[in-house]
Amino acid sequence: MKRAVKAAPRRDLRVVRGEETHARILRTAMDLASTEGLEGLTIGHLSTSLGVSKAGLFAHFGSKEALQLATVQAARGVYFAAIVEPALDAPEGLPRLERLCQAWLDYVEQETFRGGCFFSSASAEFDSRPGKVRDLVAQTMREWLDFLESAITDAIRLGHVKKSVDAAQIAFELNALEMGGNWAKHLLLDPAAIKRARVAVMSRLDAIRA
Amino acid sequence: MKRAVKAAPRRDLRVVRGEETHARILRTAMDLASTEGLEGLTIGHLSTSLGVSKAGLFAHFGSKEALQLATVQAARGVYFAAIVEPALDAPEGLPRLERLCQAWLDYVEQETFRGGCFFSSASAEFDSRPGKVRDLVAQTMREWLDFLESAITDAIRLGHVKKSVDAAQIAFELNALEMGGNWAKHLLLDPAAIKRARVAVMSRLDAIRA
DNA sequence: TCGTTTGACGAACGAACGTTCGTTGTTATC
DNA sequence: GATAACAACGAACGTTCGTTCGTCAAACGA
Repeated sequence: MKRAVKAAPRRDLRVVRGEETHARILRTAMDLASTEGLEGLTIGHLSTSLGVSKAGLFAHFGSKEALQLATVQAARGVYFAAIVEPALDAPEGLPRLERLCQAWLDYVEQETFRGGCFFSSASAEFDSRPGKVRDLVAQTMREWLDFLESAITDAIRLGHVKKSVDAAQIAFELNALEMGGNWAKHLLLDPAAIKRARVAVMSRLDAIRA
Repeated sequence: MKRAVKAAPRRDLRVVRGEETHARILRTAMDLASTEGLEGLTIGHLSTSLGVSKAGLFAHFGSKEALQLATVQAARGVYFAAIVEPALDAPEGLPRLERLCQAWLDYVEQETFRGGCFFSSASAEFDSRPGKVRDLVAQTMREWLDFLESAITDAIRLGHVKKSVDAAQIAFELNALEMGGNWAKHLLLDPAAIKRARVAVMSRLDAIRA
């Protein structure tokens, strides 16, 4: 894995082919991990599923842990693109907060990941397993909760939401209700799961409205 | 594994020694599965952790799937004993419903399982993995939700809770908030997680009080 | 006491795991 | 056109997985 010391080849064009495969691998890896889990995401399974050799795939990452980390990073990108970005279109305050919650439930309803919310699965799988993967998953969820909380704080500041509410508490509750919807949809196969979560979220938002 | 056809040996005393080991295995299996997952619950790992031979342990169940099923069954017993049974002491209606919710959060706070709520983990691990294990986990959670819902229905019937509330909806919400507490405690290591869940649950119960 | 049943064992199986190695075309630069 | 870098490969490594088999001592029923 030693890089060239002299010559310093131009990377801009050179590496395109490799990075295409890299991205293709991660796209499949995310779907596989969302159904089989990040540990069940096997290099052999993933490589045959992509029609490439085990060794060829392995060389892209260097270790299983690195593959898992890259997969979580990729999922993190998808997650924020699907949820946070569309909410930024809505006006600040309560409208954006509502949009954020709806976008989360859309993200599950549209099966952005085949096995449901990637981070709900990854959270449960790694919460008792110290290491870099756990840290990255936890950090991502921490960021998500912080963003949700800041949206609530904004809504308070703008007078859309009662000044008396505890933003962190509401962020916790909204997130819990959303994840509960994902849980009921995928474990119980309840067709009303997401609708139930929407009702719960909207009624909670209603209750804190100024 | 063929049983005697004739003679029919008395089981009451005979089997005691075997069943003791059986129970000891399951007690360790539940803790291991709650941290490593039901798939990470390895026969080799479990046997060395118990100080017995792999083959000897294996003979108790006959297959890995049977071991997983027995472990889920055992966890199911612990779950209902920790949550449902204590709630039956409380008077029917809202008091019992409150007790049920508090007992769930006690069950997580007291670390009944080392890795947090056994069924939260198992749900996420198996929700996309068809088979008997998935079915048993889902059935157990279905029963739990049904019990919660019936406690709400009782509270409505007794006039403790508004007649207008949708019992299934409230059961969904209470369960989601509780599991959210487990999630925040174990993934984010938030020391306030369970307290937050208690606040959320109690305020939800307050909101539906007649 | 003898014979059977039972719980637990060590050894071994094939398959799959993550990983390493040396090699082969392809591609970009000189 | 030579050269070096790179993406991808097949084959093999040692380990662990779930599982099978034959054995053996202890416990039991006769």
